[in-house]
Amino acid sequence: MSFYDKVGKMAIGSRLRGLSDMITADAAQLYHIYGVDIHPRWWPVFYSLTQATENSITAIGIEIGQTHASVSQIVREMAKQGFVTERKNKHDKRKNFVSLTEKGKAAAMKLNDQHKDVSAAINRAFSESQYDLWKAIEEWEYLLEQKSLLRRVQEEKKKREGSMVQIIDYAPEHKCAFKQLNEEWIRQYFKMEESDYKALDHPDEYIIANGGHIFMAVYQGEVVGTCALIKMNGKKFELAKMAVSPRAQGKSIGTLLGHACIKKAKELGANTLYLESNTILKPAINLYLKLGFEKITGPPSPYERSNIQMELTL
Amino acid sequence: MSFYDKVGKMAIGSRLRGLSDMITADAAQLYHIYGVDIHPRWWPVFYSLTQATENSITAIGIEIGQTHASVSQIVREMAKQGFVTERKNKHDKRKNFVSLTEKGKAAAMKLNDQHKDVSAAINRAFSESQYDLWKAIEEWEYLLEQKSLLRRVQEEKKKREGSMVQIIDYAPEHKCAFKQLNEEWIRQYFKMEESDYKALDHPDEYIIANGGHIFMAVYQGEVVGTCALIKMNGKKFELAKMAVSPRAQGKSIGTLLGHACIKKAKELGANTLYLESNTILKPAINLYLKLGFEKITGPPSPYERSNIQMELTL
DNA sequence: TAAACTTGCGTAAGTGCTTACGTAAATTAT
DNA sequence: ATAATTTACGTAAGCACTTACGCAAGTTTA
Repeated sequence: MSFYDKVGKMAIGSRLRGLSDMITADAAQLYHIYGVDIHPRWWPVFYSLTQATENSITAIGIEIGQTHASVSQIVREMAKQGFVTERKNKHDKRKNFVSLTEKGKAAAMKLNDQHKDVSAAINRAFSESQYDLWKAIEEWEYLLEQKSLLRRVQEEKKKREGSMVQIIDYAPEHKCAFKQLNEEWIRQYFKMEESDYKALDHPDEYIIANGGHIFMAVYQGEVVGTCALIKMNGKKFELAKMAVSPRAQGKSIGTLLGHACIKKAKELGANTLYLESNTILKPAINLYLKLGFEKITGPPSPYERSNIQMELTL
Repeated sequence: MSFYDKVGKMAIGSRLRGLSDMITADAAQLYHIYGVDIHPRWWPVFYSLTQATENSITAIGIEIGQTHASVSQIVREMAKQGFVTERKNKHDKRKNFVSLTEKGKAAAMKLNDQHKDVSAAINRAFSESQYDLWKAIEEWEYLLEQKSLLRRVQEEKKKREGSMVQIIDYAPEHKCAFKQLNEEWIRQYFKMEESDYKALDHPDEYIIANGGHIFMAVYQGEVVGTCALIKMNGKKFELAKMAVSPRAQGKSIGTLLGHACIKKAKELGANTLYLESNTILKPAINLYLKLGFEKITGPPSPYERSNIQMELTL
C-alpha cells in the first residue's frame, strides 16, 4: 500500500504538487521542439509583453501573478540572452520599462504557436476526462478562501478535544481544584473578595448542602474546569464560579459546563438561571449569550467586580 | 481579466501549484498549534518512523515517495534537533538506520492527533464540495501516464501544421524542387541511379505526358514535399518519387501526399497502386502500410535500392 | 520646506524538493 | 581472486519561486 493511500486525503497537497510537476516536467523539452531556446519560467513574461508592447517590472509581476522580484530576475536573464531591452522611464526614474527586442518578438511568434498547441492538447485532455479538474480546483480555491485550512483544522481539534472532556459531579476530593481554578482567574483580573472565600472554602456547606450543584470538567485525567449552580430560591438558581484552566482553553469546556448546568437546573425544578459577571471578560459574556442568557438589571450584587447581570428563562 | 483567464487552461499547471501552496501554506502554523516544533517537510519521515521503528534512508525515501537525498537532508535536520538517532547497520555498513528518540516519539504522538484533525478537516471539505477533486486528480494522473503532455502537444502541433500544408498539382516551375527533394534523400541513404535521372530530369515527358501525375506539398510558401503517380498500364499506376524535406518532417506531409495520390489514381481510372521501396526506410514503409499497401512479390525492379514491393487495390 | 511615508526595483537568501556526482561497501562477473 | 557493477548514502547545486531588506526616487504630511 502506497504512502498516499495510508495517509489518506491529507496528502492532497503533495498530490496536487505532484500532478503540477507532471504537467510542468515536459515544459523544457516542449520549448526545444518549437525551436525557441528559453526557460519555461520566462513564458508568462513573454506573454505579458506581447499584450502590452512595454511594461514595468512591478506591473508585469501583478499581471502574471508573481512578485516583482521574480520578474526582475527573469527579465535580467532574458536581457542577457537578448530577448528584451530595459529602459528607464523619463518621468519616473524609478521605473524600468521592459520591451521585446526583434529576437524577442520572433521567439514570441513561435511561442504563440506553442500556446495554441498546448491549449488544444489540454482542452482535449479535459474533454477526455470524466471528472472536471478545473471546476474542482475552482471550488477548492473558493472553499479555502471562505475558511482557511488552518481554521478548519482548529475546528476539528476543538471538536475532538471537546469530546474527550468529561463533565462529572463534584466530590470532596475536588475541593482544592475547585478553589484553585477560580482563584486563578479572579486574581488575574480582579482581587479575591469576602464572598469568594465563603463559597470557595466551603462549597459543601454554601453550595451543595444549600440545594445547589457543582460540576467538574476532566480532561486526560486532570480537572481543568468547574461551574456551580447556587440555589437562590425554589425556582431560581445562580450560575457561578465558572472557571476553565488556561492550559485547557479552546476545547469548548465552558460550553460543556454551561449545558450541564442548564440541564441540571431543569432537573432541580428551576425556571430561571441568573448570573453576574464583568464585561471585561468578553469570551465569558459571549459564552453566556450563546447559552441563551440575556442582560437584565437586577438587585445590586455582593461582588465588587460584578458590572453585568444576566438571566436565562428555562 | 486575470492572467489565468487570458491564458486559459494552459495555466492548469500553475493553478494546481497555487492550490497546493494554499493548502501547504498553513502547515507551519499548524505544527505550532499542536505544540511540536518541527518543519512541515519532516512530517512524512515522522510518519514512516512510527510505522516501522527503524528504517534506512533509502527505504524511507521509497515509502514516502521522495528521493534518498531528500530523506538524508531531513534526517540530518531532525537529528540535530534530537528527534531521531542514526545507527550504522552491523551487517551492511553502508546502511544508516534511523529511529525516533524519546523526544521524537513524544512529538509523533502529538503529530498523530494533528493527522487526525487535518484528515477530518479535509474530508469535511471534500464532503462540502460538489466536484470531486480527488478523483479528478487521479484521472489526470492516469491520462498523463497513458500519454504524456509532451506527446499530446506534439500531436496537436502535427495536426495544426498539417492543416497548413497545401497539396497542389505539379507545374513547370516545380521542376527543380522535384529533383532536389528526391535527390536529397536518395543520396543520404543510397546513390543516384540511371532511372532516377530519367524521371527527375524530365518529369514532364516521363511522368505527366505518359498519363501520370505529380503532386507538390507547399508549407508557408515553400515546396517541402512531392510524390508522383506513374502510369504503368491502363489500370495500374506506380506511386513513386515520394520525398519530404527533413526540415518539414512531423507534419504528416507524407500522409497528405499519399491520400492525394490515391484519390487521383481513382480519378484516373486505376484499380491498383504499386510501389517499390527499401526496408531500411522504416517510416516510409509504415506510412505505406497505414495507407493500405500490402507487401507483394512482383517482377524485378529496375532500381538497385528496391528490396520491397507493395500494392494497394483501389 | 523638511520630515515621514510610499513606491519601484534589485539583490540576497530561503524553501522543499530535485538531479548530479563522488565515495565507500557489497555483490556479481570473469 | 580480482575486476566490474550495483547499492547506500551524503553533499552540492539547481529550480522556480518566495520573503526580506536596502536604496533611491517620488509623494504626502506637518
